[in-house]
Amino acid sequence: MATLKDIAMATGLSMNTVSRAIRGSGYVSSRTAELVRKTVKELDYHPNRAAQDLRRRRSRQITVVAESYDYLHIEKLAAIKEYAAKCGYTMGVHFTSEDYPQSTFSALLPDILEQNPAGLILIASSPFIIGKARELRKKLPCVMITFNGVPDIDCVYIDRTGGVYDAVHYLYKKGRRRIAFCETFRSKNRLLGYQRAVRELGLPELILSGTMKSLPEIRREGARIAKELAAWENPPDAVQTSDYMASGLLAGFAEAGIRVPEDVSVLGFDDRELAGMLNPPLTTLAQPSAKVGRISARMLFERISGERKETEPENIPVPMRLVIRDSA
Amino acid sequence: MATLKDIAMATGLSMNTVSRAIRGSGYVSSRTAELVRKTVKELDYHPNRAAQDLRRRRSRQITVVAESYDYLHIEKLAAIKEYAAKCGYTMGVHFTSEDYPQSTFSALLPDILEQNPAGLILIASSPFIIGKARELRKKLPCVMITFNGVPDIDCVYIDRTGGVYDAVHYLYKKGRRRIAFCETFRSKNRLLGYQRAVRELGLPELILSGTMKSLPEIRREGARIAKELAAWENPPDAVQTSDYMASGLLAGFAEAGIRVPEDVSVLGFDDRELAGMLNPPLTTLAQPSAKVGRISARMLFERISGERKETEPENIPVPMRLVIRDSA
DNA sequence: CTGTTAGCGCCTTCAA
DNA sequence: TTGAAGGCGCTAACAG
Repeated sequence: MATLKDIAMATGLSMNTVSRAIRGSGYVSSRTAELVRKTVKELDYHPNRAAQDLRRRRSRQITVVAESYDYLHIEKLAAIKEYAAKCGYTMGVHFTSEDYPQSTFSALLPDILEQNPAGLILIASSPFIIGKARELRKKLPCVMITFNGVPDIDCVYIDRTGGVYDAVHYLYKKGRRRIAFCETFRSKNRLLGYQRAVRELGLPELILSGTMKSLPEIRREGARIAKELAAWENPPDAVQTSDYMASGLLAGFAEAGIRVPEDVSVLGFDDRELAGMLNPPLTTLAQPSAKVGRISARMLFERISGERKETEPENIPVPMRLVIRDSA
Repeated sequence: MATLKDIAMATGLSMNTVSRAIRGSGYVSSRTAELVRKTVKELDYHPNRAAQDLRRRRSRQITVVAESYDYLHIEKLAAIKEYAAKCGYTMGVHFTSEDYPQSTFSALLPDILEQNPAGLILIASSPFIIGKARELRKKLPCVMITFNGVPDIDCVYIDRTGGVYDAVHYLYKKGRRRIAFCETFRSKNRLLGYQRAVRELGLPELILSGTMKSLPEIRREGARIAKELAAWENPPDAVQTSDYMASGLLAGFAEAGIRVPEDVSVLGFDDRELAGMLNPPLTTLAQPSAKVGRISARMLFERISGERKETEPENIPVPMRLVIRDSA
């Protein structure tokens, strides 16, 4: 690989001048600049980042840690990476297991620190990782993407409560009066939104529960619940729940001969890939993944650039979007 | 951040001795080693990778470029990252657009080169990127994850042809004799497997086509095809196609009152998240994403370590796995 | 506008 | 088993 020195030799200039020319940091005659540009191309020169980072005493890489392998994370990653690239930074990625946050995250930590990244984005909600973030942010800029706001940490989170609140209102406007909520894994925030809405609207609170984690289990449970509902004397005319659970409900309702959305509306949560492919295509609350990624990156770079060096931690909720298809 | 020098000062040893102690590269008394270990902990020392890389003249980072934002890529990424970590390497990620491989990849290239990664894994099948890989591999170890083998490049690809060939045989064993194949976006390899199998088995060749790209379009087309099939005088008793298209078929068959799998089997391709959540849950050919990731990483590190420095490029097909659920 | 000097933090000689 | 010296490729500070 060609180095600055090679360019200097080839052009007869000093390394410093070449360096300035390449970085465009002023004080170079246009003739020199042109000469350097030409030689760089000829020798296929690329600056050595390790040397730059060593000298400048900061790395131009940010690190993202994603908890679990949730498919939706890839959209966040892509958005973060895009923002980082615009700022001249690269992105390193690490994965932790959702089931063992503590051990997997701890194992990663030395690696992350060695990289000496300019900043960290942590996609996680385990108390352990939040605790670690609290320590880490003293050493380097740190932003989290979480389930809820965390007062003393910069974080971005999806306004799940508000999303479900809005969804219930949507169902109400569509004439639904017996709106049920089916709990699933990690649905606490959503439940809050549901409860607030039905109380305000004076509707009955109908809560079903099913908090299993594996996909086949969720689907089976959903089908079971649907059939149970069908047997109620006064069944709900709408159900709000996760996309996964909704796929089970749809299957169960189909089997029980109950029509969706005519007899009962089903309104999902997440807008995973499957939502639009179910039968009928699912109306659902979409996670604004790309937006969350972009916002978290923006926050991080504000910290990195020192623009918001010593200000208080900020918590940014991102609203959800209702994607209307056929099920509600 | 503490540096080697700090540890040297604190212990009264020379930087060199400290360095050797930390790297465990022999020639240190156990007393010294212990002392260094203790001080490292006290000062929370972490080696500076930029300095190490600069000195050692190689980076310990590999770069992965993923074409498009296919959700299944995240499993490959995680597998690659895990393998890399085991080798003491970190992983950087870039994304290209499937629709504009040329411009997006070209834009990335300088960034990638500046990083001076130890190796490159390219998830892509566009001729442009394959061409670029051909040049790049002269400069640094380079492995591709592709749709087909490429003679002069190290690559790993999923044996789609063999997968579909096996699937047709599975359907045959289940007593199906009129097995249709529904073409979709990029299904050429699969078609080959289908044709080979039906010819060998002496079955009629029933090919339907639908090569749209957007999910809603695919689903609609699938539903349309299903209803069209229902009207055939002598309809197929099985269909092999992508998971996405299958979701449409399932919806269409349901509407037409045709039972799956009793009247017609549906056998998917990919085992995307949605497959198990459809109604009925889809029997499908699973992409061995994690395995593909692991194998590509292994190949890359064999090249990086020089273990297989000058040997011929290798092409590794990875077999698919039939996931049997309810639709076939 | 250009060149010289002095490191960034670490590792690889080589000598003790 | 330890230490001293030199330099990886680059850039900041300072002279010209």
